[in-house]
Amino acid sequence: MKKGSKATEPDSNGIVQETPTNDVRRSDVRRGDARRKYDPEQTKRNILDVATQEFSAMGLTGARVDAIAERTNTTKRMLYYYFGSKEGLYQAVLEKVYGDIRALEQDLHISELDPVEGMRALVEFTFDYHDRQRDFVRLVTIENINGAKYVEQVKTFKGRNVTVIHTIEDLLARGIASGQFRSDIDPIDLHLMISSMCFHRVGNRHTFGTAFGRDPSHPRLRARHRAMIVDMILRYVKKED
Amino acid sequence: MKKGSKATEPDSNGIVQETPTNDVRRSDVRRGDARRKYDPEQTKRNILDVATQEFSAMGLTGARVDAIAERTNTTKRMLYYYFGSKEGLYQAVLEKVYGDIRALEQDLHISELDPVEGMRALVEFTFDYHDRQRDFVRLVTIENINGAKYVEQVKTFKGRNVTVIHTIEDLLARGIASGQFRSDIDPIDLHLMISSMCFHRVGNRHTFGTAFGRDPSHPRLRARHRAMIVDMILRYVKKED
Amino acid sequence: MKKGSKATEPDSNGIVQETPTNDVRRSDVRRGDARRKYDPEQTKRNILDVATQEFSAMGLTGARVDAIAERTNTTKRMLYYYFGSKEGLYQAVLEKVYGDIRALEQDLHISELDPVEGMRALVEFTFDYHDRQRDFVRLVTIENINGAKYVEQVKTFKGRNVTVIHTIEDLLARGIASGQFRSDIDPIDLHLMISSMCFHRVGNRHTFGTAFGRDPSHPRLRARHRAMIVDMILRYVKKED
Amino acid sequence: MKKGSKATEPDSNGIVQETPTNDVRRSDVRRGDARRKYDPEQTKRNILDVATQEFSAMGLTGARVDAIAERTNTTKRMLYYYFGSKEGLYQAVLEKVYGDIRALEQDLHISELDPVEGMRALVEFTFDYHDRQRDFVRLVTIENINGAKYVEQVKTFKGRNVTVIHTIEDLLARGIASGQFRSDIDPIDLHLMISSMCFHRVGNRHTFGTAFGRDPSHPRLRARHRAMIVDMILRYVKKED
DNA sequence: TATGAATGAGAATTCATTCAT
DNA sequence: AATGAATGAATTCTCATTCAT
Repeated sequence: MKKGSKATEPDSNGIVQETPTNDVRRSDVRRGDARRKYDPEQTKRNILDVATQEFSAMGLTGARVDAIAERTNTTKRMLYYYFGSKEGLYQAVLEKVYGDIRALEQDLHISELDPVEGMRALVEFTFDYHDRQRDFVRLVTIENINGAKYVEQVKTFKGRNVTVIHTIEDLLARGIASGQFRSDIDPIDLHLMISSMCFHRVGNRHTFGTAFGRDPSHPRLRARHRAMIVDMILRYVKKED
Repeated sequence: MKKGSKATEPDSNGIVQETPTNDVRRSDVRRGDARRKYDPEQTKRNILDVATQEFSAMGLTGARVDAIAERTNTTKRMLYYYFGSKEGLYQAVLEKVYGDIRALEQDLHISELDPVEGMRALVEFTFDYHDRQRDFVRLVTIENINGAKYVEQVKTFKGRNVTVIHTIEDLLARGIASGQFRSDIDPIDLHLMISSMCFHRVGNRHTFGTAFGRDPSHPRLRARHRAMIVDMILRYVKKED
Repeated sequence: MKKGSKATEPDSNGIVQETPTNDVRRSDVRRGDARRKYDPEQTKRNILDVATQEFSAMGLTGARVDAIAERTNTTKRMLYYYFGSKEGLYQAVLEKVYGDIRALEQDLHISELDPVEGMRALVEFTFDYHDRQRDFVRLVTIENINGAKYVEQVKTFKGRNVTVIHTIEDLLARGIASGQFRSDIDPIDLHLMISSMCFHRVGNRHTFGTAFGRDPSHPRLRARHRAMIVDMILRYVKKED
Repeated sequence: MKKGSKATEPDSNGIVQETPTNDVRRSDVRRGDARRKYDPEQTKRNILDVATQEFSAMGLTGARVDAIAERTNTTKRMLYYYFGSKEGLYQAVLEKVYGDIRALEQDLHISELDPVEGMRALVEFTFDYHDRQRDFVRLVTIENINGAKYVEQVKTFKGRNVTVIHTIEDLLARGIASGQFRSDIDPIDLHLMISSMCFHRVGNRHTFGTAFGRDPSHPRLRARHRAMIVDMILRYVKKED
């Protein structure tokens, strides 16, 4: 990588709809007063958003504090003021990104669905989530290169994952009870397989694209993969007659 | 990360049996000539081996030229002499790693097997390969963070992947002809799914381990996953009666 | 102190006769070749000499790595190349400074002198040494502000001091044996008092000068103090008739 | 010095170095008024006390404005409000510390004692003072590293020292008159020697401890040193028969 | 072919100080 | 009188790369 190439890779901007970084001032309506100069929460959020992009695009070592600061509404100094260090910021990013997922998960209410439909819903949600949250996928990848050193300190991390396992356990139990599902499946293993297929096509789409000249994020492929994974999982869990 | 902590992650030494980096000099008896003082090939290989470990452990930006040189039998200067730059070395590593795979693949002779057995053999080979070649998995991951920028220039890269697709195409065609397989499967998609499951559990084992307290590389889990993936793929490709 | 005031205090350059930093090249006569571009030992010595001045003038925190590098024949980078960090350099300076004293001490041959004369010689040597080596005095002072944190890691430190105590023990023993000295004196305590008087007038000469309008380093005062301290110590150790 | 460096009030009196810094607000009952929200004097004193510790522990450059502010009941802003700058605060600390000494000195009434007893009392006072006021000793040391730049501006500084000299002059004169003391002693020189021995063992106790494995502030050593210094000075000033 | 010394351009971090409320 | 947020200018340290031998 040559000196000075600070530009973010084009693909990394992904879908970060939830936090419109730039037009924040307009949302500054609390207490009825107009735009305020000092708003720590906003400053922090702004830094976090930019950092999320940079880290997810460049990795922990590849990211440049200067680059982050530059694209921020404030200065590098504030970044240290609020997050202490590059690593502290990186960890805060991880924390935020993992936190974001939780909210969505809760809305699924899978336990109210029939086992087969529930399983389908779960796979589709997992697929859609990874497909849309590329930053999340990249950050997880980066963490694995770091040996998960930082994610271990993220309190919310373990909790979140346990939730998914409980959902799967519940689905399997009900499916077995109703005679629809096999009884020899380990929920964590199943989760791993679902994740694998949803994660890999996003995380490794560059080498995949290079190898086969196909972009897995193309809408048509996207739909086909979605159906395929659902199909594969359902065939696997269903009891053979 | 504290200052000076340049140490490689402990886990990264993994399974790199194939390349005994250190006692190279003793093996210097090839082609009948006695041990020579200067052996360019040897030096290059030594550098490459060390670099493979460092890059796979730390990523492209995370890797340190100094760290590589230090663990080498030679000096930093030679590294530049032979590979021109850090990036050049990285690319040479990619090239070597992909080259290594080819040999193995040829030995499978899948085309001589019955479709079902061939498919099983292919999945098992893919599984075993990823399970053993952690460096390979890591390097692919790293390449994806780099947007596959470097792997594109690796000549052997595309070729290798096309081969796999041909193998799958052949299996599917024969399976369809014999009435054993479904006829609506895209070979590249199928390859993607097989890869996903074999790759993810290795590449993301750290976050997985942190999340669920399970190490996917544990022998027992390893065996279970292997069977599970074979099972899942076979159920998927087989024609339902 | 305002930004940019990097200048050393005028008085701190004091008497650094022993290491003529600048005209080193002339001494480059080994192996008969003319001035060589690469001479690591010389580079290191050069850095050390400059660093000694800066640290002794400004303290550990007050010293600026940039300021040191600037007055060096090389660059800041080499400073890190050889000494690792600012602290590493500081410690190397301590090591050197303490090492320098040893040589001188050995030349005294106090054990060959009559107890009274030996004691006089010791005090005079101690006086002269402190009087001349202001950098040494300042560095010791600085170390005490640092809680002796760094000097503890200097291997030569303890050894050196033990030597002095042995010398005093020997003097006292012989003086007692000959009936010239009192027998109730602790050698370490005595050493402390001698040091005190030799050290304080140098180390605290600035506040002393401010308080009394007298510069203790003035030749006349210097001579008077020297005689006075000898006198005081001798009166103290001598047996009263 | 920077703009707005407001002078400290001269009445920052009281020998309160060990002042309980934290629960100051409760003691706010003076002049009969109830606890007030804002008490400038209190705030200033609080800042000064904390600053004294920090400066004496870390030196002028080593001290951190943030560190001082943090341990204060108020904020960094007030520190600048009252003292203008870091240097201004440092100077205020010096001023306070020197002011503190005066009170004690007056209580000795040395002029009423017999010359020998007076000299003993003076040495013992000097010893005890340094032994107890480590912050004072450290700050003087620090000032000497700064070339006494700041202490020069402390009005009380010179005055205090002149007083001691007068005391010594008086003692010497009376001792000479009574035939007890030698007549060839310079009072300032004598003061220097007394100070040296009392100061050094406190100021350099860290390197001393490291060198000899003895802590000079240990009660037993302390008592021995005290007697030793008195003894040494008295032997020196007394006329030999 | 091989090597230890040297380097300039960054990169992370810290510090005293000021602003807006 | 008091405060939390903000800042620019240093300051220490690192990195890929090249030079002289």
